[in-house]
Amino acid sequence: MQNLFITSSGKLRADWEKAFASAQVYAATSPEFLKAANKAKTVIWLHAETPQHDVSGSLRQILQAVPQARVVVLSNAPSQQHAFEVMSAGASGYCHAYSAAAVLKEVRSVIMHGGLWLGRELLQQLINVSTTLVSNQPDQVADALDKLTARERDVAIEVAKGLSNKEIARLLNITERTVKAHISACFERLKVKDRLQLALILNDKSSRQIN
Amino acid sequence: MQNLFITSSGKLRADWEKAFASAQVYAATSPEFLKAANKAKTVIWLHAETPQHDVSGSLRQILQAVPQARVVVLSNAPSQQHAFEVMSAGASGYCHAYSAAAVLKEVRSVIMHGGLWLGRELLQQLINVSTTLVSNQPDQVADALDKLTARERDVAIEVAKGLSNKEIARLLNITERTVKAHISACFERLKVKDRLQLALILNDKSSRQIN
DNA sequence: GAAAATATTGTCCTGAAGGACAATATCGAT
DNA sequence: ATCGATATTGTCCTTCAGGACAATATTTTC
Repeated sequence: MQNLFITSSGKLRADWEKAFASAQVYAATSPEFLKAANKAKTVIWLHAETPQHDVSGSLRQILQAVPQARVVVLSNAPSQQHAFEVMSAGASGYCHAYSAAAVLKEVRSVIMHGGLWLGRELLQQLINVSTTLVSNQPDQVADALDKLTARERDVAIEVAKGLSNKEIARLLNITERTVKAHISACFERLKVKDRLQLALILNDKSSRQIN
Repeated sequence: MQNLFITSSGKLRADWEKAFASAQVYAATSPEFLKAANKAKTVIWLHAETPQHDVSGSLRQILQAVPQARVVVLSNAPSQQHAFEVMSAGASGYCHAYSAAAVLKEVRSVIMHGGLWLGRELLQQLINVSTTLVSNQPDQVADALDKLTARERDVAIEVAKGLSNKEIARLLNITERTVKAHISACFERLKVKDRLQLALILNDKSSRQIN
């Protein structure tokens, strides 16, 4: 097992050489680096020094040249978005660049066993957004729709798309008056006071805040 | 450090006793169990035997009695939804009930260091859904908001929450007429024709379809 | 400093939304 | 066969939303 590091930071180089006996530190993805990386059980630690630094690009380049390598991205300023970006680009892990050696060893252990690594905070955030988005939320929408009759549902769905009563009437081949009747029924059943709120609950909304 | 297991499965009991020297296996969350759990550095392995089994309930019960404990849920049939559910309920980890002892030890190591554990597949799925939902989508919303002036943004955000002009006026301490002016400006800038469509684009909509 | 963009408010008008009364037809359950 | 839920449509009325004209003050940009 070998650990290859990519950074231009002197401090990190020192930390890593202390933490990993087998550490080899490179300044960039040079041909020599790729040659060294082309072995089994290689973990590549890629330091994202600045937000401008195109880590995903380097990552893809590395994975193309050395597909079997596991790459962990180390960020000076970890963020959820950045984490998703690099994990989508094929990283096996994402953590803070100044993580303790013990943490890095744990990361290495996990990914050498085929796992993926995200820190606790990121994972927690991920779970928070996903629970509402994937599990709870569609249920809420489904629950709302279940409270409606078939026809009310037809109308409500068009309301949720932003159509006017007239447009819905045309679409469903009924009178505008009938559309109004169904919509009013939806208001009562779902305890909302206007079509905008109806549209919002049928489009989810509740969980994610705008600001 | 101690490991407490909860299951009624004889096979798992045997596996665990072999994997962890310190393993204590209980059949359910009895008072004796809670007493045993009330120590520092306790990892509780909670077996979700059947889908009907209310793991989240047991989990909450345990965490209420022993808040400092770390609980890992072991599922016979892991699913993304179930994982989210138990992690939201406060679990520190979620993995397959028949995971190899080496995996369980890794899980234990990770969570004893303050981490959370999800298996590779689940994490990968999580990242897949979240990349689109969290990274791409808010960009569209951010793009829309960036097209507006500061004040228009203030107003638009309230529109997106479903407030009426009158309510927004009160909230922002301006006239209803001024609210209308800003909203009309938003319509032009974002090329929408009414407040409902404005609300929809600011609440995402595009990705998730209703039907 | 002049010009452009932004923030605020005004009145008048039109059209859409939604509530308040309705009535009638259909269909499934008791 | 009757009752309740659903689907459809009608008129009248009030309120709200949004456009068409505005004007004025402040702030930003060139």
